[in-house]
Amino acid sequence: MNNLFRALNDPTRRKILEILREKDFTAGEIADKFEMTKPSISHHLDLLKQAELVTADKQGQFIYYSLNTTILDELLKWIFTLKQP
Amino acid sequence: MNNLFRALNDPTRRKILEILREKDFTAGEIADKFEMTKPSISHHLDLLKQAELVTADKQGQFIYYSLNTTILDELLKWIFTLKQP
DNA sequence: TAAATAATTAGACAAATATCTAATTGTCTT
DNA sequence: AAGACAATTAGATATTTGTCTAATTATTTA
Repeated sequence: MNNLFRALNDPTRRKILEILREKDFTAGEIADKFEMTKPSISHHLDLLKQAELVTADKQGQFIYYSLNTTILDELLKWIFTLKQP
Repeated sequence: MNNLFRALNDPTRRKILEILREKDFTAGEIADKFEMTKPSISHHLDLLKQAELVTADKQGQFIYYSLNTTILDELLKWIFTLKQP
């Protein structure tokens, strides 16, 4: 859970997740949507990968990133437990 | 949302929320459940308050903290939107 | 009113984090 | 094989964060 909360605790990373909701994108395409250098975005993608919120699929010289929402079920469970009286 | 994610991104604070699920506790009672100084716990409670995850109710020299789960609805909505295809 | 108790605020410090530039790795094309 | 392109890794730096001790504020009680 630590990696998950850490990954979500940044607006850029949350925006990346929202972008990937539409469809898969390469690291470069994602970086183009931000006013930030590619290495910085690469680092954010790494944290998202560590949290298993995204998966990376290398195709030639490109790396496609996809959203993995199943890992969020753990978070949902935690929240619901907290809300349960 | 920033304050919310920030508040959740710490195991001590998440533990405090779980403790408050059972019932309200004073700051001192909460601090007693951790191996950490009272000022540190006080700081964590402040961040939780900033995120509106807890409310504080002063009764004499004691301050009772209660869990506020309604603020989590915002988070649930965000997660569900992300999961929605 | 003075001492005791509950809690916070202030200030210091080490560790973690976000960002950048420069360098590296891997792949494709000519 | 060389150059171009995609992406990451390495290293530096400023900011944020978590924790502590010491000091302060507010309330109760003897």
